Amino acid sequence: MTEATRRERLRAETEREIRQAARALLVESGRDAVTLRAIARKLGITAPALYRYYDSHDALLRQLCDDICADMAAALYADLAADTSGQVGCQVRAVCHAFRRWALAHPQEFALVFASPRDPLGADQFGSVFLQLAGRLIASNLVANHADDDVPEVLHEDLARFQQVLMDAVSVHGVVVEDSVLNLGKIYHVVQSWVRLYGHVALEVFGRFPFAVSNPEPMFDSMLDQMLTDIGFQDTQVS
Amino acid sequence: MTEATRRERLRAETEREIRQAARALLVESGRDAVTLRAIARKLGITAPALYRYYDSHDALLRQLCDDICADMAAALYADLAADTSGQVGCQVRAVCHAFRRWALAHPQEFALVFASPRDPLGADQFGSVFLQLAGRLIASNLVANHADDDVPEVLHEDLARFQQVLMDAVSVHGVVVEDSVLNLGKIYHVVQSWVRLYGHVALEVFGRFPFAVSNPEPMFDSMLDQMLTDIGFQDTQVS
DNA sequence: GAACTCTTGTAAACACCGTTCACTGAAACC
DNA sequence: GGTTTCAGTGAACGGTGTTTACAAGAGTTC
Repeated sequence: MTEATRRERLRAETEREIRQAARALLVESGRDAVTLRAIARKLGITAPALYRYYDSHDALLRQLCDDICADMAAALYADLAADTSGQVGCQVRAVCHAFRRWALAHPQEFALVFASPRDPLGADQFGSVFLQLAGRLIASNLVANHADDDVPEVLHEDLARFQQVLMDAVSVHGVVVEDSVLNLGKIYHVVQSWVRLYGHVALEVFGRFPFAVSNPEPMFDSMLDQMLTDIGFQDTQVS
Repeated sequence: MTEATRRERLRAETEREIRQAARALLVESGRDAVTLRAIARKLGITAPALYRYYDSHDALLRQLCDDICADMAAALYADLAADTSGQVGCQVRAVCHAFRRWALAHPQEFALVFASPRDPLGADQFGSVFLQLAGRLIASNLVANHADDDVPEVLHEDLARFQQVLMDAVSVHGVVVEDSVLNLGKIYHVVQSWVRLYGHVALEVFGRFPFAVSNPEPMFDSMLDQMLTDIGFQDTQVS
């Protein structure tokens, strides 16, 4: 079964521990606490040894970002799977709620991944959940048709590229969609929904609403309702 | 005129230089480059001397945040003043565009102020521009009436508090508004607009749109149009 | 003007950081 | 068994925030 040599197994194990330690430090004490020496201390080794696994502190942080994205995606998928209604509308709600819940539970991770002026992170990393679900939602044809005329011409090229990404994401799961179903108007509204979802969650995580919100959840629900209405979603049908 | 002693003047001057140096470092090389020793080096003094002005590195960063907020507010006001149309709709557009422009031109500052899991920053700091303009917009009665029934009951208390903040912000400038004009439905929509504005700008600054946007400005304009329409604003009249 | 205090700066030190380099010892390979 | 590969060490360099003791000038008081 295990074709890996003893050395390879040890190396993999150590690398796993490094990631785990880095993650724990981030969660416990914030980004600035993710230090090579602190990580090494947790493993009972010395800092230079980490250079056998990562080229630099920065590379390790990038790996950390990827791990976070993967974990978040897993969490979202789990919450999506927990929804047994079979209704796409409920699924969208479930994933949006899961995203908010994850962000509030992991503010440091959220800040690192979603609010750092860094290199654009691999699209397939964090986006896959949203992409797939957004694609599925659109393909379900439960969303009201939005004419392509509504979206400015300048955006057509970008949106068309995103359209391709969406279709690929959906087709990976065996669903084939036609261009006409996944038209630019719909895609534009998906992007607008992402703006609102991200905006609300980020404002909440960073406490940047213009006033103290004592009970943010109903506000989020209310925003979600409005968002789904605006996107033209009819949540009476079953996918 | 100057009641300050010579020593007080010198101290104020040094403090000004400290802030200026810190700001320059942030802009040039990011948050991590804002170092006590680097600041001191710029002033030609030693790092411990800075402790005569700030209790810690963290306190200095907080001061930096305040400075940034003040500068941003000034920039927004300037762009607001540059709009001579006299139409509230144009003013709102001008301020939103100014916010986006400022954020894109100052990504490091934006990240520090708007996307750090820190203490909630003084509301009067950054919000004043938006508050005042939002209040002015609402008070102008150009916004369609939104029934209070639309907003969930749980939010009423928070929104009522924000209502008071808004009315105070407006009344500072001599404008008196009645509760009925500034009803909760309208206020709720103002908050929703902030969610979208912030969401779009932050996503753009951090490059977190789900696809590469080659020309983001028309997308922003499009979002702004939709936002103003949703808020029920009629942009034909003059305030 | 002398004596005194208050303020602003320095230099040295401490513990921590990322990173490099020469080196060790054990595992893996032939 | 000899050789190579490689994870890990220890020392070092220059950087960081922060504390401490100390110097020197400005302002005040007698």
